[in-house]
Amino acid sequence: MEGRALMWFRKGLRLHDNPALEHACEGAKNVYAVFVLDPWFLAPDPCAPSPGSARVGINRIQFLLGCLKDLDLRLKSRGNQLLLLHGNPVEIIPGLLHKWSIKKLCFEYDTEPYSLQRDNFIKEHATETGVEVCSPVSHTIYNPEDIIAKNGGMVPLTYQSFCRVLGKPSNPLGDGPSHIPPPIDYEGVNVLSVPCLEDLGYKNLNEEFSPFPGGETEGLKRLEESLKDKNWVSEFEKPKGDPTAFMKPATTVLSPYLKFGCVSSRLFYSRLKVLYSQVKSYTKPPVSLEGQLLWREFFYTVGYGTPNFDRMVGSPICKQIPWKDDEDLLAAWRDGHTGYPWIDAAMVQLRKWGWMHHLARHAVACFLTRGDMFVHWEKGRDVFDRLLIDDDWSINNGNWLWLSASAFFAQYHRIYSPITFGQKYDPEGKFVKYFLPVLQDIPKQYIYAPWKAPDEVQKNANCIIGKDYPYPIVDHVVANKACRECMAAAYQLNKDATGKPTAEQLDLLKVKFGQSGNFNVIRNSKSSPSVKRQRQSKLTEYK
DNA sequence: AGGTCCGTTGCCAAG
DNA sequence: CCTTGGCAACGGACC
Repeated sequence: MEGRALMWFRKGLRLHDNPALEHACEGAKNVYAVFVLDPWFLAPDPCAPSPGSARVGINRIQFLLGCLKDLDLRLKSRGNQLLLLHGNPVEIIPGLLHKWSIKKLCFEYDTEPYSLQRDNFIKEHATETGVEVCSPVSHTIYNPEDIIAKNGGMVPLTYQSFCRVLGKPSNPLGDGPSHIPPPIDYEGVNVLSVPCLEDLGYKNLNEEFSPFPGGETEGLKRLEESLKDKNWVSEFEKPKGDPTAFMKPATTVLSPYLKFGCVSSRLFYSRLKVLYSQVKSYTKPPVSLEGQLLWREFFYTVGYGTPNFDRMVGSPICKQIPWKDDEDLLAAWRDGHTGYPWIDAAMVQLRKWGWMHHLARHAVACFLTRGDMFVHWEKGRDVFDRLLIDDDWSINNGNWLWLSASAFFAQYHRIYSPITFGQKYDPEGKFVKYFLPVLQDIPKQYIYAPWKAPDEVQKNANCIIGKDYPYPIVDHVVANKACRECMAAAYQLNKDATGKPTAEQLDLLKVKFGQSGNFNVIRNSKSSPSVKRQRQSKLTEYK
């Protein structure tokens, strides 16, 4: 019974550059490679606003299953296989340690609060029962704790101050162990093979699926393809990318592979450095591809070192702002029924593909929060958190804090136009028409503001605004002015207050701005009851 | 203290 | 097609 190791996979779904796996193989007679399918994440929720579980959309579940299938195949190529179990890891893992007489438990270190709590519990249990625990940092290039220590114990809150304290990056390991000794038996434990969506209880799936399949093999292929074009890599400047490019996205789309650890960020980083050394000139952080990887590190570091990072109340870095609590506005945004085609098309892409270009995320996040709707960033964060295949807790929260001008970024008067922003990249409206086929025959001069099309044009296009596609839910000019006034008042309150503004003070602002009616001009004047019903109907009906 | 510079990705009109 | 300047105007870093 000597020398049994349990390799617990969570993120880090790869064999290459996987220090936890290397440790598991060191001196082990048998390596049990385990992934726990947690119903808390994966159980179908028929009440959810789109297919998936309560917490995870169908695309990310599908992506995860792809990762697991590939991991299993790759483990098999090294003489092992992936063992799947259903349940809560906090209950499952300690049971396995006991039943399989495990001597060493290995898993990748995870900085997210939910994971830390879970892992600390399991770590304590393991140590108490004499199991050696090994959890190396390999999801990020740097260990957030080291960065904070190097910064004098303070969390760096600007990208530049963050970059100044960065030392040498850690180097990736190789392709992984060539042979991973398999278990002899499972001691009566019922281990499963990788399920499909139907096995998890998902039925009648007819929505479009993400074009990005999960897995280490796919991820490494994508990495190689991205690095092949040295000019493209060395000239990459994120803000110059085209958010409406969808047949061939303007970025690498390696984010979901980094999220699940199919591709090691350290491998990506070191490959980038090699490429940079082979070219005459190349772009630099923050806009370069290297810069994108460092943004990821930045948000992981701030997310790790900031209490209540994912909340407004109780966060030391988050501006206290009297966001509105309007479920109708939120639902219209979430379901792509705002009446602004650029916003709605991006939200449909999110729902159908689980992915949007970074700038499209900016546009819709700005629209929901400080730009037009003044809905709480935490609500938008939750929608992204559920639907994005690349959703990372730290990065998602960090970007919502940024876009809502709650932290990191304060120039709230810089607003993305829901009409002209998309138009400037895609004047023909190809992106909009692809994701909102109902607008297919609307002439391009009206495609970003179809309510302005004359009745005759709407009729010819078989798209009557208010019937086939909604009126804009807010008047951008009016709503945006109200948002900026409210932001100014809230900022003043945050500045004046010795600490944070009180809930009472924020409520006063809410009364002053929230009930003025400014947000609802068009909705109240032009929406007939039938339009309201139309909005509540399913997204797929807008075809 | 107070001024100035700058910050991954605003919009619009003018040239 | 591009760049440039006006617009309005926050706050951290640095002098």
